[in-house]
Amino acid sequence: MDDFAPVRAERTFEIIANKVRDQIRDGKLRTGDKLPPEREMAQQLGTSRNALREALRSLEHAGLISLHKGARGGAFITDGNPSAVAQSMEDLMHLGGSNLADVTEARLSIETAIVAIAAAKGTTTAFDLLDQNIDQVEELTQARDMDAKAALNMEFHVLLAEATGNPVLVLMMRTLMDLLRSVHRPITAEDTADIIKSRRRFMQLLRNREAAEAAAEMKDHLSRLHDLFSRTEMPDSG
Amino acid sequence: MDDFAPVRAERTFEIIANKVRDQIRDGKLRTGDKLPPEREMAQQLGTSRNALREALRSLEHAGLISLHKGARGGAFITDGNPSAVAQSMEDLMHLGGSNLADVTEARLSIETAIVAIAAAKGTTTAFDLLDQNIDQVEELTQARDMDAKAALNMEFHVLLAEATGNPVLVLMMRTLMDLLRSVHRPITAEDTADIIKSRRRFMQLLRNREAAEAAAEMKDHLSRLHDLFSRTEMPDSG
DNA sequence: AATAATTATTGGTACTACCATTAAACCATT
DNA sequence: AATGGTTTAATGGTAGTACCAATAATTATT
Repeated sequence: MDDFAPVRAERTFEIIANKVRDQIRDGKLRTGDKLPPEREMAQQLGTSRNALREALRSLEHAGLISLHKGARGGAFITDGNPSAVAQSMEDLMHLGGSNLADVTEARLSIETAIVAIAAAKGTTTAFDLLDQNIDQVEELTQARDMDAKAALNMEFHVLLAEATGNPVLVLMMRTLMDLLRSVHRPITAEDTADIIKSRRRFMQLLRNREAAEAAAEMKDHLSRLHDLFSRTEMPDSG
Repeated sequence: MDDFAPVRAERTFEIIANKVRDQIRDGKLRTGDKLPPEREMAQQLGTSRNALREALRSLEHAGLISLHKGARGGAFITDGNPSAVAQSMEDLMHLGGSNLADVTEARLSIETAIVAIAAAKGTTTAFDLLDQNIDQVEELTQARDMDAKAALNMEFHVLLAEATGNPVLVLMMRTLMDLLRSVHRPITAEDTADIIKSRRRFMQLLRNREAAEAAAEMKDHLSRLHDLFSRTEMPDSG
């Protein structure tokens, strides 16, 4: 018998934020949809613009909406930006005293798990996307555009996660990638040729569903990369 | 030559929130410390209380601070509440269309990785904590306090993650646990005796540093649990 | 037709006033 | 002295108004 529960423990902005969350879950609000202008929405809800803005702030931090100024601006439902999660994890890591080694270790173990699942459940389509990514990196071998290479390299790992067909794993990989990027500048392009060779071997094993061997290849690659990071901890990409 | 970068792309509340983040990173603000009252802090920063409050909202959502009303209230630096991360992940999962099976699959693979690392690097002290946890569960075997059992069960997995000595893995496990708890009510206590037996076997393997065998035992246990969840998807604990 | 100026829309910020809750201090009754 | 109620001060929560700043569509100008 626990009646007499606290009345109105929720703050106004929480109520508002949850309403929006619910509408997203129920499909009433979809990616790309725009919320009403702040003044209008506040009036509809019968709250102040302050409270509404705090709700928007919360939703923005959650990566659910993104805000744009000016005419035709407003609050738009996003496709789920994981950098918010990465930011939160980064914050907590600083509180908990994590370092780069911890991140790479976690990444290594999770990636190994992902490889196993991808080898078991990955579709040919997903594998093709991975191959395409390698091709793109190869085309850039001569180019000096480090950022593009780094982006492609990160995308490879995300694509690999997507090959598992598990959104949770995709999200975790995305988060770890964001985290790595925030902890240090991308290095990459040291020995792109070697990386490509390793990736080609890896893909062959993956297509053959040889999970253990593919995982070993990936682990080998990541370990080398980890060593590289350990040596050149400085935030420099050149 | 990219001078003339946009001036003040950052919004006021972002600047404020980052200042607090920096102070936390630099150790100038520690767990339990209290920020000044809103009015005072806003004045110190030369901003409006609105902007400050939006910054606080952001930090609160990130799990870095928690707010308390009334006299002796205020904004306190927390010890890093991971439920914020879990909330964000939950949001994104809804956008991405994840389901319980995805979560448990991710959890299973990550836990397997954790077991391997814990077997390699776990200290006797960490293992003792795990044994203590099992003892506590055993004492509660007869009791009907489901919540307590569920909490202990979850703590077991967090303790296991802590045995790796890697805060990132701890955070991920915590997040997944929070996520699981939010997705469905705890079941547990179906065959507590079996769980305890499995855990005892698991610990023996872990102490013997037999990573593969320990992982297999854990995987077995989680798979059974996963089946149980799949059958009883309903949010009910009795 | 191309370019520049204008205007309307909308998020961002500031200020003020007041409400609600909490904890401490104070007071009164037993 | 102990208990219980009352007041008070501190502090977050909400409301309302006014104005600034950026953006895109519109209009005017060349």
